[in-house]
Amino acid sequence: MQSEPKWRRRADDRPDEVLDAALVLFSRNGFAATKVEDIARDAGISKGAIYRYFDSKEKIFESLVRRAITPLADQAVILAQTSKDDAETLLKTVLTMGAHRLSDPKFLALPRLVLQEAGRFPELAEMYRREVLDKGIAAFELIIQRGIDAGTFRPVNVPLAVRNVIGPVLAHMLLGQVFGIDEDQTRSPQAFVDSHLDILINGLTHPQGAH
Amino acid sequence: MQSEPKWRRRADDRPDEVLDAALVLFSRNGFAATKVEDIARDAGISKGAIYRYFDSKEKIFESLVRRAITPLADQAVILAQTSKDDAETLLKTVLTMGAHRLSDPKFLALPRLVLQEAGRFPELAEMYRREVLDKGIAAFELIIQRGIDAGTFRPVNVPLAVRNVIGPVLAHMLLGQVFGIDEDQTRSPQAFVDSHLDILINGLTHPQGAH
Amino acid sequence: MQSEPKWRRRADDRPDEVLDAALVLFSRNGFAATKVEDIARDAGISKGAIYRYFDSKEKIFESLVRRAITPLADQAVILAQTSKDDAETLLKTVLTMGAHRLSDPKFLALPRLVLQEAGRFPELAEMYRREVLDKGIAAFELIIQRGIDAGTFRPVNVPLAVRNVIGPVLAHMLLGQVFGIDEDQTRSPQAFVDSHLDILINGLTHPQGAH
Amino acid sequence: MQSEPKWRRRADDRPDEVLDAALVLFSRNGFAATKVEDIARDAGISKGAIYRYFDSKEKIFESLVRRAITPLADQAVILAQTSKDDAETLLKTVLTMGAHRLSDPKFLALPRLVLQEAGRFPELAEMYRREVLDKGIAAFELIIQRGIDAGTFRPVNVPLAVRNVIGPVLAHMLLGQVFGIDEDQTRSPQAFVDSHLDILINGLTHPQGAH
DNA sequence: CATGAATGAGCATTCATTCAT
DNA sequence: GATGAATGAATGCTCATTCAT
Repeated sequence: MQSEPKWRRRADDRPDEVLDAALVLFSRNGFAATKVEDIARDAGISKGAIYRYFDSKEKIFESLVRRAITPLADQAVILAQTSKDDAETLLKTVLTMGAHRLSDPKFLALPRLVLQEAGRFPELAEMYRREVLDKGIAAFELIIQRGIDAGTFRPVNVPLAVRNVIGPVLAHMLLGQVFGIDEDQTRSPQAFVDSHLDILINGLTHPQGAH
Repeated sequence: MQSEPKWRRRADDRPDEVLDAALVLFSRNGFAATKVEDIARDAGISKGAIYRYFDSKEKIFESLVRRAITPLADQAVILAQTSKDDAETLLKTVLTMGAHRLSDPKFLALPRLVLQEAGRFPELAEMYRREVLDKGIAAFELIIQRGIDAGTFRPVNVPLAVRNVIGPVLAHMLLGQVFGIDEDQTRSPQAFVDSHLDILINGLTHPQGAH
Repeated sequence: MQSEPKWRRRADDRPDEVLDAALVLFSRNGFAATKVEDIARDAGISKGAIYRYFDSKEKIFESLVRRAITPLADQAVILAQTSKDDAETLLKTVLTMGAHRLSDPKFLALPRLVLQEAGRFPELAEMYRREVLDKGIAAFELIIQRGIDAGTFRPVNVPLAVRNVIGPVLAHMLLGQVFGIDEDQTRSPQAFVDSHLDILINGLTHPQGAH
Repeated sequence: MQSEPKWRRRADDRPDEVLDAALVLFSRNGFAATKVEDIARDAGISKGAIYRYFDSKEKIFESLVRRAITPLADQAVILAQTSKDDAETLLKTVLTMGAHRLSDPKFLALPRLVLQEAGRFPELAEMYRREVLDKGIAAFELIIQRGIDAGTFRPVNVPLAVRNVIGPVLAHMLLGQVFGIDEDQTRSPQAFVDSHLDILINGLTHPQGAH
């Protein structure tokens, strides 16, 4: 009659499992309303074990943000690689990729969390802005500028135009994932991306010359 | 002979000062991290007095959301009233108004708060969606549809096009007020609204016929 | 059927009651092994109420030491007043007073506690040394020096002689109150003081000239 | 066929390194504030290994006291051996030896520790008193009694006179090692012992016959 | 009615002890 | 045997809520 061992040593993947559990709970309930014990339970370990890997609940949050930032350096690389394409194609590529990613709740969770807790963790919000938003915005500005330089795009105010590029994606995800509006659309974002790009590129109105 | 009071003052229509203080603190620190005592202090009354008007901290939050909903029903009315204008003008009017309002942090605070605490108060988020978002979205859909019917707008997918209308405003406010990006722009939103409308109406590219 | 009130407002004397309870528990069990909840129970209030009066357990300890220090400024005054007497009489007066005081476990408790926790609270030990020990030692040095100057005492090393004055008292109290040796003697210290003074003044041996 | 081990290694005579480390930490920080993990680190073994030698943290403390008691039985023996000397010489020998020992912080540590934790471990304090203090006191009483019998010492109250013998040593060590008063004196105790013996033997005052 | 002292359930964190490796 | 990851009871402290004043 073999009794189950009470626990198993798994030092290496523990921290990531803790962060995964924490991300879900933090973004569902907020930082303050999430109990360390719940994170532990969801991560499959005991309350005390959490503190082998993280000094405090705040450090868990911090690690969460740091973990999310690191791989995003890739974004810039991808952009650089695809830079041979014209601006319109680039925009399509990047937005499609972005929308698909964000349609995965796991990917959207962290930005939402940072947004939620920005007031309580200003340094982390600042770090996120610096490492993620600024870089992302710069990339979009580059694309738009390139389109203008190539004569494809009109000479719009580039920083403000960025809002027209990312804003609709943001709105789509927020409406879908937070408020459950047109939730089915959110899960397969192709139709949205197509619509967004069409309006963004061509505008709502008929071209003047088409009359 | 003491007669029973016929009605009790409803919490909702009592001390707006409490709700004002709560809104500031909740949206800065989150619901859980805000102490009733702090709300009381900021509202200029004692901790105990809070409980004369609100049964619990949660009820304060609830009242906050309810208070915000009522006046917003007006939006739809205003829109209906101004419906003599053509779609493009309407859009301009509404977006200008909306952007100016949202550039006041006090107006943005509640939507942000609802967003923050949506996970913890699903019924309130649901109510907010129903009473505010759905109505707002419906209004925008109406405008866009009217533009299409009038032949001014191309026959876009109306619900998805709404994202292109409100998304940039959302992005502009979020970047400015949460992350401090181009904060000065956020405070005088006219340039942004002009840029947004231009791109939204005309698209990023030169009209085909302009060649 | 009058039900007992759950609690009673007594803001003013609470802090002292907490300190009294804490002193007993700290000196019996040590600082670390004493639970705030136990202090609260012994003080007749709830755990949470402690924190209305003291910011932390450490602050309770600190207040305890401070409270003990303040009234000891009297010592110096008393000494100054009685300074008309000759050294031997002064010594008798002071030692009798001191021994009687220290024979009350309540008075001995704090010095014992400071001694116990000196390692963990070096600043407090330092403060106690500065405010209590240094002053006490200085007073005894003054008395001895006066005796020497008057020709009554032999020209001994004054700082070292202080050990002979206070050491026996210390030993007597420690043996009695901590280890329970000759406990009955400890409670009525007159016999000890007489013996101590006799040996201190006259020495163990017969005077040389008495042969 | 596994034979039962005839005996288990008794915790007491096992790893002195653990006890050495524990003594340092216990007497610096107190029993409760000392972590088993720290003892292990200072002893150069792992946390788990501690429990091979000691059943619990309390047992470590107990072993510490027991270890200190055994060799001290010698004291009495040494005294018996040197008993040919007269009382004054004996006193000088013993006090010099004692003061030199106690001036080593390692020797003073255990008595201080027992003093500190007497409240929490009454049986151990009692044991220490019985095995160490009572024997030491008895030895001093014997010496004093011998001096009286020989006519060298005056017929003082012997048990109380013991306080005059050991108290100054106690005070000297406490002031020096706990409160850092005249710390340099503490490290080379000869001057103190000379002073102490002089005052103890001859008293503070001039002999009557010297007039 | 208003106040704020008092309550006590609740939560983050620690650490003696156990036990898989 | 030795190690140190894992456990979970214990404890300091907080704060929503109550209620004597």
